Amino acid sequence: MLIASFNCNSVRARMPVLKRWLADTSPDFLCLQETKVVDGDFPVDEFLESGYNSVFMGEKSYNGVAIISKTKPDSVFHGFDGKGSDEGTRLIAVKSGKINIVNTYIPQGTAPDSEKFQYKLHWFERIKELFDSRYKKSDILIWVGDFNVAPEPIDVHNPKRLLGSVGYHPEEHRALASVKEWGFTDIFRKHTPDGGNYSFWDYRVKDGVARGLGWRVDHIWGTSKASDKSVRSWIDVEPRLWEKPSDHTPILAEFNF
DNA sequence: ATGGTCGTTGGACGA
Repeated sequence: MLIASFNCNSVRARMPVLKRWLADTSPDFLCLQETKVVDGDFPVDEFLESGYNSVFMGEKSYNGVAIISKTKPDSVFHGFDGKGSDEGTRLIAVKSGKINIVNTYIPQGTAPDSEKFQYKLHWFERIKELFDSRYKKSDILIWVGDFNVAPEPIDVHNPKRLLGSVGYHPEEHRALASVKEWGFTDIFRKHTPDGGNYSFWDYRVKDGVARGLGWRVDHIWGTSKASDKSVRSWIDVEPRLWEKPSDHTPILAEFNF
C-alpha cells in the first residue's frame, strides 16, 4: 500500500503534474493540501479518468484539502468537528478498512510575533486533542500533510541562520513534539536518516533544488501499528523539476498491510 | 538568501 502527501499549491493549476505523477507512481492514497478550489469546482472527473475517487473540502483562493484514492473510503471526516465547520479546509480524514488517514494543512504562521503564529501553535494542541478523542494509540493511524514545520536541524538547509524563523522555531518544535509524544513515529525519518532531504523549495530562490536550499516540512507519521508495517519512505523530487511545478514535492511511504 | 515567484484574482495577499 502506497500513501503519498503533496502540497499541490492549487489542484487546478497542478492538474498536468498530478496526472503525470499519478500515472507514473500509482499511489493508493494521495493526500493533497492547498487545493485552493471550492467544492463545486473540484476536478472530480479528471481524477476519475486517472482512476481515482476524490473526497475534499475547499474554499475560494486559500487552503483546501483532499484525499484521492483508488478505492472509495468507508468514511470521511472534515475538520475538527467532523462536519467541516471548524477547519474543514485544513483537515480531512478517512477510514478505509482498518486504516485511518488524517491529512492536515497546518497554518503557516506568517511571523513568530504574529497572532497567526499563536494560532498555529494552538492548532497543534487541537489536533493532539483530536487524536486523543477520536483515535486509539493501538489504531493503524497515518498522519500526513504539510505540517509547516521542519522538526530537526537536518531538515533545513541552514539551521543556524533559520532557527527562530517560521517553520523552524523552538516553539513550533515544542508544539509538534508534544503531538508526537501522543504516539507517532516520523516514518520518513525512520527509513532515511540522512539530512538534505527536502519537500519544499521557495519559488523565489533561484535553482533552489539544485542548490539544496529546501525545507522538510511535509511529513508522513504513523502510530506503531502503521510504522511497524512501513517498508520504505521517500521524497520524490522529480515533480518539483517539471514544468509548472508546485513549490512542494510529494512525500511517500509504502506499507506492507 | 529574504531581494528574487507563484496562484488566485482582478489589487493585494498569502506562502
